[in-house]
Amino acid sequence: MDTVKPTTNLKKAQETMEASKPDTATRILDVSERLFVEHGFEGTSLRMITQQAEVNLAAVNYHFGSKDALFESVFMRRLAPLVAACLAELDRLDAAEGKTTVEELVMAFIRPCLALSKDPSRGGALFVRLLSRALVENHRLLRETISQQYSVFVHRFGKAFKEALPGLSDEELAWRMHLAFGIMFNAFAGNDVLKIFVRSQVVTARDPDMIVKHLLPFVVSGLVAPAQG
Amino acid sequence: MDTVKPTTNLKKAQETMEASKPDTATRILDVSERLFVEHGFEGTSLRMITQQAEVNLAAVNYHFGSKDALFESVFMRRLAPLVAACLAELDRLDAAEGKTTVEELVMAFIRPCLALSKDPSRGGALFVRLLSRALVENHRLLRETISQQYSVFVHRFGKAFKEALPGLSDEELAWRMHLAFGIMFNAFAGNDVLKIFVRSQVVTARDPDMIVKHLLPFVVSGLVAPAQG
Amino acid sequence: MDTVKPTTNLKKAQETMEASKPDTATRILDVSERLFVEHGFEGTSLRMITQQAEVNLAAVNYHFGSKDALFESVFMRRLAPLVAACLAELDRLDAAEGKTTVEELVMAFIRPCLALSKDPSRGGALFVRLLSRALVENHRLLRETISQQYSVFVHRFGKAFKEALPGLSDEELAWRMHLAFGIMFNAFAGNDVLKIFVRSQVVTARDPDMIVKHLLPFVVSGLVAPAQG
Amino acid sequence: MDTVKPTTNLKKAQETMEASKPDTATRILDVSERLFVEHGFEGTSLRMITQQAEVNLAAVNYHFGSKDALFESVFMRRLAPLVAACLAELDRLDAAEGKTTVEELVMAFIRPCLALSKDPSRGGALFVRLLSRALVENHRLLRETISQQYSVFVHRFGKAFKEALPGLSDEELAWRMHLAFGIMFNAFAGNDVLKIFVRSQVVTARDPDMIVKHLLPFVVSGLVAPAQG
DNA sequence: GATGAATGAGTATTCATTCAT
DNA sequence: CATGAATGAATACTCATTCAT
Repeated sequence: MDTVKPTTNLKKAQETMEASKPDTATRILDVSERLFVEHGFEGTSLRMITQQAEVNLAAVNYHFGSKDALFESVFMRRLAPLVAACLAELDRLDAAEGKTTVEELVMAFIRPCLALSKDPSRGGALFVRLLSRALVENHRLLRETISQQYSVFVHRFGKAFKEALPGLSDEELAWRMHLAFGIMFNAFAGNDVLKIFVRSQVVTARDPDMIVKHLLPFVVSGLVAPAQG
Repeated sequence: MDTVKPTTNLKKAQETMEASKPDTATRILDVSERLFVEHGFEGTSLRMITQQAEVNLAAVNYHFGSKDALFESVFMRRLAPLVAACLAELDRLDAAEGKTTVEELVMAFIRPCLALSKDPSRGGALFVRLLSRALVENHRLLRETISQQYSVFVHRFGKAFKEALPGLSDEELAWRMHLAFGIMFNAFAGNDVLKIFVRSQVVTARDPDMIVKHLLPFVVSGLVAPAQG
Repeated sequence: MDTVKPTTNLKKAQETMEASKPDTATRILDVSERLFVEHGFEGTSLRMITQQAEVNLAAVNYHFGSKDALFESVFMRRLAPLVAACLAELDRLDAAEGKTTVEELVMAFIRPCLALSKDPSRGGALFVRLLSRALVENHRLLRETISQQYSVFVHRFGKAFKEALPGLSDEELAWRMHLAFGIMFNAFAGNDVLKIFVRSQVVTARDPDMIVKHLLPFVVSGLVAPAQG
Repeated sequence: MDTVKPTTNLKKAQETMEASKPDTATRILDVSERLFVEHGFEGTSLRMITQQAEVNLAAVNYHFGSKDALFESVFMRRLAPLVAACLAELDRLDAAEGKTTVEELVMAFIRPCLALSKDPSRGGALFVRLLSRALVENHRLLRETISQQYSVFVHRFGKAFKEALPGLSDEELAWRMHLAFGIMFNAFAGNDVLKIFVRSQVVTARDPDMIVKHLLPFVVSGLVAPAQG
């Protein structure tokens, strides 16, 4: 899909010149990503997508088969590289000598998220929000089709945290990971519960590095806290 | 409306006996609360609501005016008492002698959430999930109509945390609160990011007390952590 | 209905004092008259009526039985006096010595319309518009229930015009009356076809006397014109 | 769309043979025209239209976007040619030598209306009624979107009448046109006010030529009448 | 004498999807 | 490779009317 393929279509080539318009399928993915984040899966209609992507209404079904399949494509386009990047970080830590610290493990997840947030196309930053949306919406697609193949992600992090936090029981460890990953996703997604109560955003962080600065000590402290008697 | 009034209507009395069916508006609220949590606002149709509530389709519009207004009613029915309970906890802490600890402050929020979670009608437990959904869905109603009147909630907690954590800058404090409340809501809502990666639920906690047991040390540690240089 | 009746209802009496609010049925009639003119019969809902009249939604059905019956009441409240006034004018002309002129006959219709237009409650002016609306909308109620009892109106005018315009055949006379009454109703109703083509109103006549000034010579000339060979 | 295109689709060709069924959009327009006349805009539901046109309920929105837009299409389909025909008549009169008479001007409007009334599809005759309905209903669409571009219609007729009736003031002239066009539209639309009072139609004219025969002398006389002192 | 609650049928519109071309 | 046309089902919402109180 990303490979350069010679085009003989002059008209298309010209369009590419003029507006550097990506191809139909990519345009659909880009627009969908944004709209799914803004309005959710149910709240985004194919009409909205195709109008903004300036493609035919039938194009979505033509290229992706169904709205569900489109969602899956939107999702996997970002999820696969993210997971791969995290695993690469873990590999790197495994290869390094000495015991891996909790902070290093946390950064093994944060760093790829950070890269995503800084993605120049802005699509990456949206994806974290999409992920947290999909999570809360508890998508059938998440539970059934998508992922589940990424259990390796959880297992690898689980093993690494177990080694880094030897004092914790398995149950306690699972909870810590649950809380830690939850808080990290929330932070990057910019979900601010307190917005429910006050109009003004409590935290103002457009800068992803600021997120890390405040997030990191919180998460690490939470993870290493002594378990409650 | 709540006053006991003698009823001579046998049929109605029997219905009340059999199913102790609440009145129309309440039935709509109860069903809506559940469905909004399960399928989200957009994903829940008035048909679904009225069918399950066994009321006429037009009843929603009659009693609430619109789907939006219904959502607001569903929301405020729980939010108002929750906020009130939190503020009462803060009042209690203010009245007590001695400096309030971070843990006490955290519990000032957790305790009402816990009460909600243990609500025998199960509606309370749902509400926390609804709240986190509404947050992520970034409802226009949340941003505009609902709440905003509860800025007192944030201000009171802000002031209390500032006193309990004198070493933190205002900015740092705002972030800590953002993260702390986020994680607490997530925990009670049962949002588990890791479900994206593995089928099996990582943490199994139907028991609200278990949530607190694992949540409390994590949050407190995160809040009191030394700020990053 | 207009007679003073002793009221023992203190609350009602006070309301009457404060806002000189007419009774429920009259309020409904007044509001309906205006709304039927503005939005037509189909375009006016009982909700619109009852809200503006500040009465209960069920009040219309209670007082009038149905929307159809309400329309009939609105209509007849004005039509009966109008017809009566016209007939009185004709009686006066009959009683007077000398032959009745066409202009006198035209004025026998115009004068009551003028009185209606000058009605201080503004309801009268609306009624002419309502009449022309009902006409164009070709209401079932007009064709069936209402009027038809007013054939005397047409017969009396027909006889009078026949005497005043002895040169015309019966068929020609019927056409002249059709055209003359049509134009007069249109003029008082303020229906301006040319508004379809230009935004600015062609004729600006809020003053009913101006209508007569321009209408009268046109209608009389049309009526007395020699028939086409 | 109007170009002849060879069809190899047997089924479609047969349908065309059997019922000579026009295409979907045209069928909708034809049926709408009739129903809007019979029941008005508000009184005509999309269901009525689509059932009679034997098209899918969603077809109206697909082809026209909304009920409002459909009305506009129905309206403009006839209005544009009518205005064009009138202007052509005026052009012809301008080109002819000698002063244009009032009767010629009146006929410059009547003739296109007559042609419309004699339209074999009957749609034209309906349109005049639709126009008078829309006028009385005072459609938002008439005031805002539709026409307004046809001010040339009024200006051309206005200039021509001014020359043909040099004795009248501008104000008087505007009134005469208002009355004349009103009466002509009414006559062609068959709006008979007297039907309100008697069951039997006063004038019986299915034959458009009869309308002209009686209408013409009335209108011309009205227009050339001496202004009231 | 009047009303709050309720309802079944209706409204315009939008939905994701299909299919012939 | 792509699209205009079409569709059945669903959407939120409004309607006039009824009825127990």
